[in-house]
Amino acid sequence: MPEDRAAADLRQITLTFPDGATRSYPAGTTAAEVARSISPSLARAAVSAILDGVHWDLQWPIERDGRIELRTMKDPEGLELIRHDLAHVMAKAVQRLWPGTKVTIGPVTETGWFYDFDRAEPFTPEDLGQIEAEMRRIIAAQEPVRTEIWDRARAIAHYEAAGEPFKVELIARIPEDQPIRMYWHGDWMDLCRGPHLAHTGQLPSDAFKLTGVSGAYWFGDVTRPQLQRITGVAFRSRDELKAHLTMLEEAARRDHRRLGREMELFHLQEEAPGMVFWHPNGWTLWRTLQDYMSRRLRAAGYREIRTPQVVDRVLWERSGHWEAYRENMFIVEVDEEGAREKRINALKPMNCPCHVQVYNQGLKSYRDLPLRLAEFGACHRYESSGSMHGLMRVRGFTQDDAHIFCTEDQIEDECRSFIALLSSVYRDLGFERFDIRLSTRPDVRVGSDAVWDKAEAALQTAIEGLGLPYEIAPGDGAFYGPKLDFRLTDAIGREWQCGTFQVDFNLPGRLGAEYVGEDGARHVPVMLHRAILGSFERFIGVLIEHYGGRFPLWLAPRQVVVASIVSGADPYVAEVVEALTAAGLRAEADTRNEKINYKVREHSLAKVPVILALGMKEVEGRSVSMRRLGAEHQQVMPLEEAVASLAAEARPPDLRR
RNA sequence: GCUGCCGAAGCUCAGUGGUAGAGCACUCCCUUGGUAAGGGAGAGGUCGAGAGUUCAAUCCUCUCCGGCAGCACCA
Repeated sequence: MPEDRAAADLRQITLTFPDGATRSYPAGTTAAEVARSISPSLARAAVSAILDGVHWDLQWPIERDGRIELRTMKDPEGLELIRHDLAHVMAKAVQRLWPGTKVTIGPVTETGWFYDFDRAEPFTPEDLGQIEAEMRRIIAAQEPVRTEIWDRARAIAHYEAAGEPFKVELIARIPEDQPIRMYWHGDWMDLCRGPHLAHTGQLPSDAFKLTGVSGAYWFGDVTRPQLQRITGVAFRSRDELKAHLTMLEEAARRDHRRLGREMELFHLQEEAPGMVFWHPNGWTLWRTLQDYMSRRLRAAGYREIRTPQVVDRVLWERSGHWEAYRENMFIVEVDEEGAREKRINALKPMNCPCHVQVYNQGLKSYRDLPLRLAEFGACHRYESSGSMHGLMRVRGFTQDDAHIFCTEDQIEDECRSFIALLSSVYRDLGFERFDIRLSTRPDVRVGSDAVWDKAEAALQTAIEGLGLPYEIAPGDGAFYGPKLDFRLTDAIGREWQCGTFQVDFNLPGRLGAEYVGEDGARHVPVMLHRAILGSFERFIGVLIEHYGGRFPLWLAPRQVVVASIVSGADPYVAEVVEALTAAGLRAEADTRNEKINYKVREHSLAKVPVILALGMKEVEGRSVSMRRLGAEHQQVMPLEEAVASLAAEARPPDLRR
């Protein structure tokens, strides 16, 4: 500020540039002035700076020596500024259109921004167009952006007078050593840590779009009244915005709920919310996946079991679920003959307690460990209505669950072989990339620190031994033990948490699991909860979206359609279908009274991987004309060759090795 | 669970205070056609459920159920 500037000018500071060069400036020089001192073009292009790692507004004074890098619109920071300024511009537009609307916070998101408002009247989707228009007016006006640091008391007084209680609360949340910074966009002021652009004319008025209105809690707190969130997406250019919208359309095209219907895989209906009705095609996919998993588990030393769906509350009381998880359980009351009271059962929400019951039958020796019990266990959880989503979040689901009973010393080995199995399974299913997260001890936990040390180290050593990168989530572990989560990345870059590996020091003891050790004494085993797919429902949902319904041959529910071109070829069609079926392929005949164009179109839309079209030429040559899904041309080959090559391709990957 | 929106033929949707329409799919007929829609005819709906307002409700109001988006939740 001018009055300080005179004194500050006496001092010089040294700024270091990315190329190692240094320059001297009077203390209090702004980043904009630094840019101007280098070149007029940089002065024009610069939008912000990074000063000692801090994103720095061009108009903030620099008081100390430091490393400085200037940023332009081309840098990621430029895009961040666009989005952040748009948040402010939108808030200004909203307050202009609906005076009295209270403002809260408006952060930048991965693709844009949102701003939460408090207003009695709900915003409607129609309001969005009006807000966008107002935002464009503000941008066209090229309103200058200006900032000041305010005294805390003054800021609070201002917002109290302005009737903005959320801002008052926000100021109280700012740590005492942090400045209270205000930003003006033209005549509109908002509390903001910055930085921002120099004026609203720098914003691209054709590269943003308001995408929706929804409810959101103030700082995620359910006990507080809900605010209205308006979200937007923004990019540097109109083309980038278009590309983003196209990507959303692509995601919509892959939506498993839509493909599930179109490909006749499954359906949901209101009499059984969150429970899936699997159709023949979907169930074929399921069984293909389950059979594959079953073989992989057996090869990895697991034994498959099957445990009850409905279990008396007594067991859930012992396991601790009745106390901790009852809200999410489906309770079943049964009138038993002669009984005074109704017997209370619950549908199992997890398989672990039942697996311990299997373990507990017969005295176990240390020689029996590690004991790996696997179950494609059907579980039910009462998920809240708002959280359900197609197959991705359901109330009835089947896990590829297994529990490994072992000693503490065996954790590392088990972890290592589990990860090897998991990565091989993911690769087979078409996922090249996954990330690992290690969640360590939370504040509230069971088990001694020594045991936690050992378990965390075992997990860590196992991952590192395999040379895999991972991140640590400190304190995110379950109360009963540390865990690894595995997130895979799908074809359009989205991440899905599927696999998990959890160490449990708690449940075996609670449920009385033990083994006789080498020393002849009884010990409590450690239990490892683990899943690779997570739930079949969800994983199949992920598979559908990953492949966009275009499954590799071995997974495709309908593998080959054999279509006649003229009815004279119908008998040959039947013969070809029989040959394919005998070779283990899922083949169907299409001898309907339709033209081949029609049949090809229909089966292509249904995403059948292979269409064999047969006319009189093929009949005479005992050949087939093969058309692969998505291919422009077809290939004519002898029947035997087609059957052999398709059969080889349709073999599950584990049987190909 | 919360906020907002939605619920009409199997699907995608137009529509109205006087009990409803299109395209695709379906059925039948004609057509035997060589790689993404051949032609014609027909059938098909308690307008999510319940209550209210009204002479009259698919339409307006309320409650419930389900779905969608986001938030919260995901031991």
